[in-house]
Amino acid sequence: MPERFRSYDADPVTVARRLLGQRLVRVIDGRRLGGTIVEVEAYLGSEDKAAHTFRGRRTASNASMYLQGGHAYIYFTYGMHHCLNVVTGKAGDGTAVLLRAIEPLEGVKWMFARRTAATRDTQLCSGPAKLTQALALSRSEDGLDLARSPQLFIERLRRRPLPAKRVVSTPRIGVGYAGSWARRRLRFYIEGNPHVSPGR
DNA sequence: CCCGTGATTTAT
DNA sequence: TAAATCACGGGG
Repeated sequence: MPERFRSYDADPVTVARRLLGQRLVRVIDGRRLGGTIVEVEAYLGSEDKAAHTFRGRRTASNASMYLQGGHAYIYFTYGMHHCLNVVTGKAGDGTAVLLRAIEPLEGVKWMFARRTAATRDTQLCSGPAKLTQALALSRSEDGLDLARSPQLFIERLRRRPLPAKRVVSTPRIGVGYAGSWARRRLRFYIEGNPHVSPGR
């Protein structure tokens, strides 16, 4: 049985790279759903124009992004979508890693049941809101502690980050409004993995 | 290409 | 009070 991943107390780029290749697990209705994290984005806090915590902004919606590293920050957007972030660093930092895609491995059949639009496994979790739909994550799970929660956690499958050669970095998706921050290469994915999001 | 859908922010 | 915005997904 793998140990839990616990290395959240670092800057979001470091944690983003560490998370690739680890396993996200969601337990619901007594079943395990999950898979390997294959695509992530780092959000750098108050200086990062694309971050929900830009200029120290604090609202009821983004409160959990200021929790200690290892908590879940789940936000609601576009009137219908949820996205899952893993908070990084220390309480108050406001930094996080957006989980954009996983390669589904456990409970695939139950993911298809929730992802009615998906016809192939590559459509199941290949985008941040697809992933939350497949895993039944919403604002109800916002703020969960991934180090302790029985419902949501990350298992450590590798002790070392993936070699940089196997990781592609690009600008983040959908943040064109963020000026120079839009051009920074803060998105990371496993090269050649078919479960990475198509992007925009 | 366009649209849904709604919380939140920004403009008037 | 109104309009625009938004870390998206699905359909044409």
